[in-house]
Amino acid sequence: MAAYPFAQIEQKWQRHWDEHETFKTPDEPRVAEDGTPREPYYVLDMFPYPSGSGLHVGHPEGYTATDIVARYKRKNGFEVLHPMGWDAFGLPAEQYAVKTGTHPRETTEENIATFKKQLKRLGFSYDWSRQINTTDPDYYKWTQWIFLKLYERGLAYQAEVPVWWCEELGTTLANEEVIDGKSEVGGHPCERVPMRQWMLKITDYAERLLDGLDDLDWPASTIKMQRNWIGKSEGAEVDFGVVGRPEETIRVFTTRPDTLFGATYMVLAPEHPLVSKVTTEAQAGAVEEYVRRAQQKSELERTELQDEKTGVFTGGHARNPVNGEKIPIWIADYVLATYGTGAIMAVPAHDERDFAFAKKYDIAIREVVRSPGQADAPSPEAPEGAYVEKEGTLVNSDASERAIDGIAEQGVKLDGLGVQEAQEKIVAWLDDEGQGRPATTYKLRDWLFSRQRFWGEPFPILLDEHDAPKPVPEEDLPVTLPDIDSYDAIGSGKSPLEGLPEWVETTDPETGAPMRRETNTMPQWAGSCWYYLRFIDPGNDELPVDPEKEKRWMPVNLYVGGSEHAVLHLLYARFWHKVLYDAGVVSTKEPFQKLVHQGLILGEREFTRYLSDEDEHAVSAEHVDDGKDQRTGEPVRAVEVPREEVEKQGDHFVLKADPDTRVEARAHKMSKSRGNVVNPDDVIEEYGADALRLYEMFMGPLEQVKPWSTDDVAGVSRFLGRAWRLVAGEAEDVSDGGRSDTITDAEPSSEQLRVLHQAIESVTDDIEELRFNTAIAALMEFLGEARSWDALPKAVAEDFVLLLSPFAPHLAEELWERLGHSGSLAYAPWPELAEEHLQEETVEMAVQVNGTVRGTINVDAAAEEDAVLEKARAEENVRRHIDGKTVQREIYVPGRIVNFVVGS
RNA sequence: GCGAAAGUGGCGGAAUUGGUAGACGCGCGAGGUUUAGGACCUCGUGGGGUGCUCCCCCGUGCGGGUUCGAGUCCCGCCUUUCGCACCA
Repeated sequence: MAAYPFAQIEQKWQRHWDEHETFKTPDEPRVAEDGTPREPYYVLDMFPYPSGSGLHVGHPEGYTATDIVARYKRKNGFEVLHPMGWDAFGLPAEQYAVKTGTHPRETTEENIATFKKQLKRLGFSYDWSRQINTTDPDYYKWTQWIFLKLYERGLAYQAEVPVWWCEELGTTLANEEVIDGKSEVGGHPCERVPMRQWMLKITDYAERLLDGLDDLDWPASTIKMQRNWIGKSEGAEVDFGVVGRPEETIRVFTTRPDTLFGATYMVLAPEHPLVSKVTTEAQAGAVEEYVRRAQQKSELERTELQDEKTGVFTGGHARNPVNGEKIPIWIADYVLATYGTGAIMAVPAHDERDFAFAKKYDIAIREVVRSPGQADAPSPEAPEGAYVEKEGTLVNSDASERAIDGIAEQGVKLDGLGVQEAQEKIVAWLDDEGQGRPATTYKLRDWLFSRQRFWGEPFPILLDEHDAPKPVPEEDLPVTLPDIDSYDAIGSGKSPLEGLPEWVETTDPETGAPMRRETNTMPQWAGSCWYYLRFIDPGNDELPVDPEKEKRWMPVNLYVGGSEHAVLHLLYARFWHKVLYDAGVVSTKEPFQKLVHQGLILGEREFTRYLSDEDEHAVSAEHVDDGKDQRTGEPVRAVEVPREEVEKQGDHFVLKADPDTRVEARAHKMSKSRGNVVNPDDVIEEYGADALRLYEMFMGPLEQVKPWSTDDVAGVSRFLGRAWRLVAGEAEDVSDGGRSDTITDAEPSSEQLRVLHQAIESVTDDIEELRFNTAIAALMEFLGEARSWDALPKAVAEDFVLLLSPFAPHLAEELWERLGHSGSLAYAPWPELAEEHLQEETVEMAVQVNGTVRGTINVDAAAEEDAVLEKARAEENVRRHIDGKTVQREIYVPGRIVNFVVGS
């Protein structure tokens, strides 16, 4: 028999909520019980991609957290907006289409139906009338509209960009979707080929995206990751002339302009446009070969060769603007074409990479910064390494004596200056001479915003025969995807849409001239960049969102989602939001005020022993790394061991049968291949949705990575069963409406009030801080006490049910009804804490002697210090420890502790 | 390599500003109840001690330090997890 009739209860109340539209959020806030309008509170989950495999237990973690907050806020008089939708464009549906011929729309609809059914079983208080779907033309009409805004503002442009092309997927991929030269999805090999692409100028917003981070209530680590991603770096640009080619200039970016005198060579990225111009005939062969090989390497392969820097001399030379020195120009792939200017001045004495390179190719190393305190030492003949600290004194940096031929009228001297002063002086000098200027660069690059896919938003763009773009007029939106039945076009190296001439070929609505539709589509990020706005006003066919409503609800008060979106989604959405702000569409500069990442839920803990592949001999776990015995390099095989066969020995687990063999004990990420995936449907079947919700919150802190344990679900299930019996008594069926006969109309005792109000205090504080695990512990403690009472005053039971309701809403509704209420408790006010009930008449205090607890005493809460100390001294065990010794000091912390410090 | 977070019983985890370490739950043990139970109820449960209504010692990754008192603060290590990867 189940602990309580959860299946009936959950079904009953889910139906009730649906029928009564309990969680439908009106556009105008309602008036609270006290007559004031409810204050808006917007609590949002990152909406899911409805994958074919359905919900996994990770989804309800964040969703339960937001649901608790939503339900709690409603009870506290807020008008809560708590919506859900589908981020439904995406590669898997398209790949499935290629394989089976099923239209992605069909797959997507089915998956959404599954997801929705699964989510509804969990009893989340979403306003389903606001459900949105990014693949719905009524939705993506506005995604296209926003793209037009970007285009109008000059933030969308076309470029020939070398992009990752994946033959297997028949599509291009963004840098971040390619790992190790292979696609993130599926692990197919990829290569870089140039293609016409749409780019968004997110770099124009770099500074504002950086500034905006200051006022957000976000995890520090996420803010830091965004800062690093934007990667602001301040320094200077310096122009170097090319010897023998007065018309050319090589511009470099450096954060260390003070070391300009130490530049003994230059390096261009292999892709740099000047490479061919500076290369001499003698070096042409070697240079071409190097460039060719660099192109084949992925960025990761380049970075893998960390300590083996390679390069080739071009034969050309540049002229250092500060002293006219002729320095060789090399190319090397450790210089990235995409960062700074794609060229560097190499200062081997003060940069580790340049140092390693100079050593390898025997290029001069000139020290120009001396570490503090070493100012007078001679320059070492053969320095050991680069001195990279940004403090010290400049040396060997004097060109004041001469005007530099064709470059400068007046030389400059940095000797004797500190790094900071030297930087200021040299930049000012370069600026005066027209040879350089202060500059700031960002790591952030423009956003590659087009994909060669079918299943994405079409661009509202027409192209003439020269590929010159013309926006589709606003009134003609949406540009819908064509109905197709063949995917043969995929894999041809073009977008699938390319193969549909009846869709592609169109005319200019103004002039009637023949035009082609843009056949690229938008990336999956597009729809998720603004969905939080659409929830506010999902049916609006005039605008993406009504300005009045937007003002009422924005910004999102609480946004919960995985930390895997710490950079990309959250940065892209912030970027669009700022553009929409500039366009007057939204009133806030930032979309998400408070952000929380839920931690990953791992599979059950597993014990693994290792056997040698060769002869099956046991290999102790500490020797195994990377699937090999690290002592011999022999491959090993992992074998799962049942819990009963292992025991703990010191810090690690060993086989009971062979205590010398250590066993690996850890939880792994849930994955199909590992077979450790827990399906929420199964858990609901066995324990109910309330138990699943409660367990996911009870596992530990929301933000933390936690291993799943099905045994532990039984614990929270028992708790719910006890709560059921406390109020419903021995009722076994939902239809009997029974109530425990221990519930009375009596006035609560002061003890009962104290226990209740302790729970009110803890649960309230903990929900406010999103500490749901300890909130549940407090509810359990209350229940433990309440069950020992002979009679339970109805008023106390009611407050307990209200406290329980955000966590286990179905059970709480049922108990609420049995306590004599009709209708939902969703808007019943949250129990109010009355401090006076918390006061205890006596308090227990620990008494220490020299910091070690020797006894406890019960004293009157209002007792004076003297009385407490006297009682403490009188405590038998304490007296034993202080007798015959001098008490040197008495520490008294009211209500907490007494400590006697005695001599020996 | 760089950066961030975290190391507490057999396990998940508690512990406001430094103030009785191990709340709450799982597991385990004992007992009760029941035709039976993977149900329910009660009690116990960090380790050790010739101690078992008492008391003592040890104990929050390791080594130091500050303090009457440290899981908590400081210094130095170790380990794990998660990010980032030649950013000039």
